[in-house]
Amino acid sequence: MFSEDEYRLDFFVDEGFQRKKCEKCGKFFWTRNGERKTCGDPPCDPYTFIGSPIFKRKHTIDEMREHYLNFFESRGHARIKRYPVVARWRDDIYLTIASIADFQPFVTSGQVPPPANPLTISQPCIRLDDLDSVGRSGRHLTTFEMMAHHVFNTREKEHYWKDRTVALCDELLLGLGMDPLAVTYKENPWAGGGNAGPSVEVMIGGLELATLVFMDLKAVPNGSIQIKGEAYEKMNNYIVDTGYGLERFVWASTGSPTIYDAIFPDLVRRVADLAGVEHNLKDAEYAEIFAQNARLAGMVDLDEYSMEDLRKKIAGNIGISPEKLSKTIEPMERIYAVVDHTRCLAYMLGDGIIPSNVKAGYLSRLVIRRTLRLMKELDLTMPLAELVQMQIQRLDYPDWQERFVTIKEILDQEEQKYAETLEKGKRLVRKTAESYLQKKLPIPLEEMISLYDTHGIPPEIARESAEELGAAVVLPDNFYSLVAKKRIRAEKEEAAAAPRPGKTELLFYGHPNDWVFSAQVLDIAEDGSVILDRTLLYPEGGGQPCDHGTLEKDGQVYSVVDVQKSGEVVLHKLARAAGLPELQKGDWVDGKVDMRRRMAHARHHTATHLVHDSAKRVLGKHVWQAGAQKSEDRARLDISHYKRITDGELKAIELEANRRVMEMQPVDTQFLPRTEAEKLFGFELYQGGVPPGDQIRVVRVGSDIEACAGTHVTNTGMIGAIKILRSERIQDGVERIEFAAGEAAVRAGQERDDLLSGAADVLRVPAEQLAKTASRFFEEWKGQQKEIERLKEDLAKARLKTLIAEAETVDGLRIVVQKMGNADIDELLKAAALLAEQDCIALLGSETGKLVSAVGQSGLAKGIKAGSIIRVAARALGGGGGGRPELAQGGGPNAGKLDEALKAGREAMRG
RNA sequence: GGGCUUGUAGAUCAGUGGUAGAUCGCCGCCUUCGCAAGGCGGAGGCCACGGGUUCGAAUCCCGUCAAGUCCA
Repeated sequence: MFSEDEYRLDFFVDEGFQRKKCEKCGKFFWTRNGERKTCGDPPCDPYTFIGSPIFKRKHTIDEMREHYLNFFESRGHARIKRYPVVARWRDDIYLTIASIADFQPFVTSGQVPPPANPLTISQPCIRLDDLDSVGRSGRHLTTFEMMAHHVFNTREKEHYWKDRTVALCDELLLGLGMDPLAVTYKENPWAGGGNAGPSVEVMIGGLELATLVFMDLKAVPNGSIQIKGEAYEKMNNYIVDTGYGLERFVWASTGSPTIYDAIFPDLVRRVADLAGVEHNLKDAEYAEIFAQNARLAGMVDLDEYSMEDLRKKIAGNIGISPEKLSKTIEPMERIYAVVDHTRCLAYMLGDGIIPSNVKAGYLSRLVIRRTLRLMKELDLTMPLAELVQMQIQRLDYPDWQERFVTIKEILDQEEQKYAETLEKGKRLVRKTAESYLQKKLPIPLEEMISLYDTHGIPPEIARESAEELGAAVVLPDNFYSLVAKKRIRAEKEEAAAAPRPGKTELLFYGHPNDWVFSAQVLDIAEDGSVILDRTLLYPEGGGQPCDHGTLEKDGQVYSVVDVQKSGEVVLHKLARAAGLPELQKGDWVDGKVDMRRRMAHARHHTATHLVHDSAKRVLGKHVWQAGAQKSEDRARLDISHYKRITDGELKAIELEANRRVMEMQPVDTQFLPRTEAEKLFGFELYQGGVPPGDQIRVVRVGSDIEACAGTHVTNTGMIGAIKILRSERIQDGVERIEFAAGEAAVRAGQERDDLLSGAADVLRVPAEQLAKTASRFFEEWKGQQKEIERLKEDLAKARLKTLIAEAETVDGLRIVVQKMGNADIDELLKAAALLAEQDCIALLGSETGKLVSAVGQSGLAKGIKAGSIIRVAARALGGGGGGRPELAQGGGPNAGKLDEALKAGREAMRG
């Protein structure tokens, strides 16, 4: 916990604030109102702003955002453009969940200077944690804008800290017309993402409008300060991290019953009209139901409180029946949720998320399917894309409107896919239901979990279909947590090696075509790897394998087999060579790079940029790199794309990429300060992940501009040729393109020629006719298979007469035991089956070591089993066999002992 | 990144070591003035692909490819 000193600000003292302890929750808070006894946070205080706005004038979202940014801009803050809602620069989160997330981890850690300081921003954020409460609580949203002013202070330079932060907040609120006595600043220690610090929550009328965090601690083992069970210590940099809820400000300015009616009243109305739901907030009684609902929902956590109890309580308060309350409120809850979810989808798809079964794409699919379910419940029959379009038209992002064609295609496809999944699901449920109905049992929980977990059928839908058929289901309230429990959490242990101190000068950037250098040994690592003061050898990184080469000292040659980066030093791993003296610290060495390998990597690397650029041209702007790997003879590039790449598209990409090669464009590389690079080129720079550090290397190949630390050729012409080999769908929404560049491309082409000519030679046709001939052969083969089948049938029938003639009668049963030359198992089977039809007991064998036995009616009646006969007979051949009583087969490797086998089988017929 | 599931006739699926099946659809015949329905007959399967185990694999094991789904 933080001491009072952390919060006793001059601002509070000068403004006449008092520090009080909430008589309900015991937390400390600051207020101008000497009478106040509670902290202002629900449930200690209820909502009071509904019906009586906190601010003097209604604001729309756009007005409020502009007011806020303008306020801070005119007080020394630089206005920053929003970041995407998909956090491509982070590997720990998929979605941007707070404005500070824009600056983690490199700005907050101090490694990279902020884009401006102090700054102000309104950052759209998406949080799906409270998905269930959206629409119901009156205040939850999946998407919201977090307005913020941030300050990044260091020990050397402090811009401002707690006093001015709170003073600015207070000034902003007073400027909007807040009652000075109404606000409370509640003390609340904050911790998250490895940082912590004191914070104050800004409460008015029961609504938390903002949180002001003073982040000055970082988590360290054995740190001296304890917060929420973790140990922390002071950081050298300390950060003002504020978060003002734009939508809540708007809500506070209107005092409407729900936040949804405040922020998108037009869309709520349109969707209500489309769904045929009357929504008239001017009707006092109707509005009061929603107001009461919101007030009470504001007091409780929906996770802990059952919806039913809440309804009862509210109904009691208003004086109507719970049934009437539900009937009034439930359709609107769905409408609110639909409007919220479609705005979320507009942001997700607008910022380039492709729905998928993994990662951020999965989150978007989750929202899509949830929205489709809600729409179905509301009988909204229009395509989802139409609702999302309404949202996009409302938002001020012109490029989204351009991209709408793609967005619509994605949504339509998702809608269709979900319909198919549900259709399949219904059939599966029917089958399951029928089988349990027969057993007169309800469908057990286990089956319900499997239907959901494995086949994606929500239990509510499964229950509906099952009950239509009259089958009961076991479906407890905590279904989803039971599903979750089924899983075992596999925590990944990541032993991040501490970076080595020191620095190796990287020569390969400045001298991409040099291959000899001399350097001094700075140190030898524990595993014997050599650290040099400078090197031309590229260490593995960015999907590019390391260079190979040699180090030479006094005529002794050491070959370098691996090169790795650690911190700012490069480790050269040498091959073990007997008899060579070990290199020592301080030695001078001459280094050489294996340029054949290096150039192959460089060609593939530059080619990767070209293929990526071409894919964007051919497939569209939604294409982002999702990963890449190069080697000497192959490279692969993973890109986001919402359907399979067709052969035609793949060829078009290949042609485009080769055109860039033929254009002989120079490859331009330069180091730029990160902030400047981002300003110039945007986030499209970060295709291959976000590099750390203040300076980033920007590689420009034609129209493709990326942050990239790899080695490249200096002109696209040096690639020679690019040959795309195949594409593969590695996940839903992610396509992998494999290709070869340079010599490897030529070799890949030759390998394919070999394949083709090899196959053509077998069929003795020119390669051009291969397909035609192969298909003719295949058709003929199928025809012949059938012909053979027919002939075997005929053969068996033809043999029947002779076989029956040879039958002997034992104990009133006709027995046929015969050798059938080298007939195969099918012929034996068919003949034996025919004999059984004529009421014989048959045992037929072939010289290839196969046996078949069949037993007719009379034999079966006497309990004679073909399986038993076969087992005995086959044992003699050193094998085994089995089958049904009327027909069995078997065999063994010792075909020479066929006579013995038949004899043994005949014995066994006696039963 | 992890878990689970599925690839069998044009479609939907059954078959879980022993001669590949059902229903719908398709074709032909019967019935009818004609159509639908009905009756009889028929065509249509490298059981996704490649290995392995076995006397024998759609079935068991391994790999590849394709697809579905839940989670982080």
